[in-house]
Amino acid sequence: MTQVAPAAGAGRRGPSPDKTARTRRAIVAAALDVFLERGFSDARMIDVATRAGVAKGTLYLYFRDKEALFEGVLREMMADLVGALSPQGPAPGEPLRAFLRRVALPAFRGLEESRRAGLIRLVVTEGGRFPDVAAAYRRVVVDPVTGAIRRLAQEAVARGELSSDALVRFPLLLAAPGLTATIWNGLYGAEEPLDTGAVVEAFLDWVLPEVPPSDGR
Amino acid sequence: MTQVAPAAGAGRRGPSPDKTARTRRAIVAAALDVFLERGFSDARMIDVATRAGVAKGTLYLYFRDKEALFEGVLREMMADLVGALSPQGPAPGEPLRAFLRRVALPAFRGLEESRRAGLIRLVVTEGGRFPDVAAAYRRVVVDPVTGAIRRLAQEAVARGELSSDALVRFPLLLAAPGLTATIWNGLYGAEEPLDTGAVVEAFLDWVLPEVPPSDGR
Amino acid sequence: MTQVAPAAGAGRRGPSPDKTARTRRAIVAAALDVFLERGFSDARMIDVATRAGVAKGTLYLYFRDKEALFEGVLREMMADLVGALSPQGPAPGEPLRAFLRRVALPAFRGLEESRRAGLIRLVVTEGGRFPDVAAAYRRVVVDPVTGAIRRLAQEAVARGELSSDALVRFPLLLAAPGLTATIWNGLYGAEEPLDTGAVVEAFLDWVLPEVPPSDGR
Amino acid sequence: MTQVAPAAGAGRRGPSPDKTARTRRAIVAAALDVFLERGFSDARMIDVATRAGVAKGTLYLYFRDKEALFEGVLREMMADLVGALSPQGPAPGEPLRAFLRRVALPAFRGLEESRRAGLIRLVVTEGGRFPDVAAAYRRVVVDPVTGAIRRLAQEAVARGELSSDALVRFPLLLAAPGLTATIWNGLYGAEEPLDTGAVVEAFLDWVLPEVPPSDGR
DNA sequence: CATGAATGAGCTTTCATTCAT
DNA sequence: TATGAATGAAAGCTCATTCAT
Repeated sequence: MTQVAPAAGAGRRGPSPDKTARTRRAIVAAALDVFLERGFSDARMIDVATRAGVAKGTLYLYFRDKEALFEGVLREMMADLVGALSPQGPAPGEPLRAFLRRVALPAFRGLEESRRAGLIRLVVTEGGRFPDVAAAYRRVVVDPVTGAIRRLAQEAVARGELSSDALVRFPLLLAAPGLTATIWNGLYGAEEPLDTGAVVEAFLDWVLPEVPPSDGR
Repeated sequence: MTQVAPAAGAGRRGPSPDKTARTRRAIVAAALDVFLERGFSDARMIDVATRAGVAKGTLYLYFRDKEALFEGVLREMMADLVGALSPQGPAPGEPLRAFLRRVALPAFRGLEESRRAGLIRLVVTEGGRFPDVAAAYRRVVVDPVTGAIRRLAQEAVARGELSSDALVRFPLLLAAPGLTATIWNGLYGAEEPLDTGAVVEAFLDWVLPEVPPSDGR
Repeated sequence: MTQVAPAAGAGRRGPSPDKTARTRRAIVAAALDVFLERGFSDARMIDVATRAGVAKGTLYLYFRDKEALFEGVLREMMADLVGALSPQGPAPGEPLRAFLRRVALPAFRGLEESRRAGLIRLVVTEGGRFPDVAAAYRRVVVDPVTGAIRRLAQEAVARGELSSDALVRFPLLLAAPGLTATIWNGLYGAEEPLDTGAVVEAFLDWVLPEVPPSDGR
Repeated sequence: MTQVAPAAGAGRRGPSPDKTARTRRAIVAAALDVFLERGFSDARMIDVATRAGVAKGTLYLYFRDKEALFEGVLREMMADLVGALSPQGPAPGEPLRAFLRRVALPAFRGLEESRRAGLIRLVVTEGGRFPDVAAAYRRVVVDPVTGAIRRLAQEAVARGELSSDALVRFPLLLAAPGLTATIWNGLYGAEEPLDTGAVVEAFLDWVLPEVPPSDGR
C-alpha cells in the first residue's frame, strides 16, 4: 500500500514510471531545435515529432497545441536561465568592474555554446507576436537582471565609481553589447562569428573605470 | 497629377504612362505594413493586395512571388536609408562626442517615427531565414556604418580622445544601445515605450569623455 | 457608364458573369447528396468537392466552413419548400377532407421523388445537434404549416365537421403519418419502401368524416 | 453485492467473479449516455471510458470496436424493451379504444422519462447508416408491434368497431403520433416540450369511435 | 495591364485503436 | 483483467499561385 520504490514488475499498471519525463524532454529539445531553425510559423509539428522520435499525436499528449509547445519550450529554457542568474552580489568592497568581470562575463561567454543565445534570439524574433512569451521573458529574465544592474549602478554612483547615472536610468545599456553580438551571430554568425564574451569584455574595460588603488593618497 | 491624355502619336492604348510606378509604390508600401505587422510567414498576399488597392493577381505582375516581394520591399527601404546615411565626417577638430551628438543622435531620434525602426526589427527577425536580406542589409547599412565608426574611433584614439581601442575592435558597440532600445520597443513598446534617442544620448555622455578644453593656447 | 447588360467580351474583368451561380448550385447539390448519404459528421468536404467537380478550396470560397455549407444546403432546400407550401386556402364551402385531399396529398405524394423527403430526414437526424438548423426549419416549415392546420381545424370544428378538437390542440397529428412514412423509408425504404401518399390518403379517409350531402334534409 | 472472496478451491486469482458483468453494464450505460448526447460519429471512446470509470483500453476488452459497442448498447436496450412489450391482448369483449387506452397509453406516457424515447431517436438518427441496428430494431420492436396492431385492427373491423381498414393496411398509423411527438421533443423539447402521452391520448379519442353502449340486452 | 475564381499542396489537430506493462 | 502512452490515418481548413477573361 505504501508507495514502494518502483519494485521491478510490481504494481504500477500501464507504461513505465519516468519514461514520460524522458519523452517530454525529448519533445522539448526537438522543438527548441526546430523553432530555432525555422521560427514559430514555419516550424512543422511533424518535424518536431520526427526529431523527438515520437509520432505526431504524441506531441499533443504533452502540449495542447503548437503555441503551447512553443511557450513550453521557452519556459523550460528560462528555468535554466534562472539558475544561471543566481542572485550573487559583489563581495564587500569589490568594485563594479571586478564584479561584472567575475559574474557577468562568464554568463555571456557561454551564451552561444549553451542554447541560451538561441533562446534570446527566439524571444527577440517571435516575442513581438507572442505577447505572453515576451511578458514571461521579461518577468523571468529582463526585470530581475535590469533590477540588479540598477542597484549595482546606484551603489557604484554613490561610491563615486561611476560618474554617470546612465546605467541607473537605462540598465539595459549594460546588456546591449551582449545582445547585439548575439543578434549579429544570428544573422552573420555562419560566415563571420563574433565572440560575444570578447565583445562584452572589451565593453566593460572601456566603460568601467579601473578602480584607483583604493588608498586615498 | 492630371490624367494626361495618351501622348498623341504614341498610339499606346492600355499601358499607362507612369501609372505602373504608382502601383508598384502602393504595393511596396502596403507590403511593408503587412510584413511589419505579421512577419514574413504570417503575412498574407491578399492583405497586401487589399491594402494596396489592387487585386491579388496584380501583385504577381510586379513580383515573382512572396519572397521576391519581401526582398523587394526591404531593398526599397534600404535605398532610402542610403540617403539618410549621408557620408558626413566630423568638422576639422570636432571631437568625437560632439560629432556623434550632432550626426548620430538625430538618426536614432527619428528611428521609431520613421519606418526605419520597423525595418531593423524586420531584418533582425527574418534575416536569419533570408540570408539574401541579411546580406543586403549588411552591405547597405551595417558595413558602411561600422566602417565609419571604426575610422572615427581610430582617429579619436590617435588624438588621445579615446583611451580604449574597444570601438576600433568592435564598432557595433556604438550601435548596441540604439539597437537594444529598438528591440525593446518591438517587444514591450506597447506598454512601456523606450525613448531610443534618450538611451543613445545617455550612452554617449557616459562613455565618451568630455573633451578637456583642449587648451587653446 | 450605365450598367449595360453583359455585352459579350465588353467590360467585366475577371471570370464569367454567372458562372459563380452555377458553381454554387453544383456545390449545394453535391453537398445535399453527401449529407444525405453520410450525415453531417461523416460527410467529407473532399467528397462534396469531387462530386461538385471543384477543388476543395473552392468550397470555402462559397461557405465559410462545413457547418455553413450544411446550413446553406438546408436553407436552399427550404426555399423550395416555401414555394410548395403556397398559402392556399380552401375554396368557399369546401370541406376539410376535400381540401386536404386536393392540397396536402400532392405535397406528400412528391415527397420522396423531390429531395424534400431527404431534407426532412436530414433535419430529423441532425437537427438535435444543430439547433440553428432545427430552429430555421421550424420557422420556415413547421410553424407555418401547423398554424394553417390549426386554423383549418378550428373552422372545421366550428362548422361541425370535426367533433374532436385534437387537431386544434396538436396540429402535428395531421403531419404525423407523412413524417412516419418518411422515416420508415429512411430506415427500411431500400428493402420495403412505403408509399407515403397512400399512407396519408388512407389516414385522411379514415379520420376525416365524409361530408354529409350538404343539404340539411 | 458483497465482495465475495474467491471461491475456495477455484484458485483463480485476478479474474473476479461477477465484477466483469458490472463493468460491462457500466460501459453500456455510459455509452448510451454518450451516444444519445452526440450521435455515433461524434461520440468519443474516451468519454465513454471516463463516464464508465474505466480506462480506454478496457472498452476494447468488452467490445471489438466502436461500432460493436454501439450495436451492443442498442441491443441491450432492446432486450429491455422486449419485456416492456408484454404480449397482452384485449380482455374478452374489450373495445379497441379501451384496450389501447389501457395498454398503449402508459407505454407512451413513460417514453421520455425512460430512456426509450432516446433509443427511438437514436435508431431514427443513426439507423440509416447502421442497417444492422435498424434491422434489429425492426425485428425486436417494429414488427411485433405492427403485427399486434394489425391483428387488433382486423378484429375491430370484423366487429364493426372500425369502419376503415386504414390501420389494417398501415398499422404504423397508430404509432405515428407518438413517434412524431418523440421527434419533436428531440428537436424542440428543450424550449417547448411536448407531452407525448397527451398527444397520443388526444389522437386515440379523436380517431377511435366511442363504442356505442353495445346494447347489453 | 488587371482581375478574382479556382486550385491543391500542406499544415494542424483529432481520435479510434494497440500493446507493453 | 486493466491501464494509458503512443500511434498514425484522416479530415478540416488556409493561402500562395495560376489563368481565363
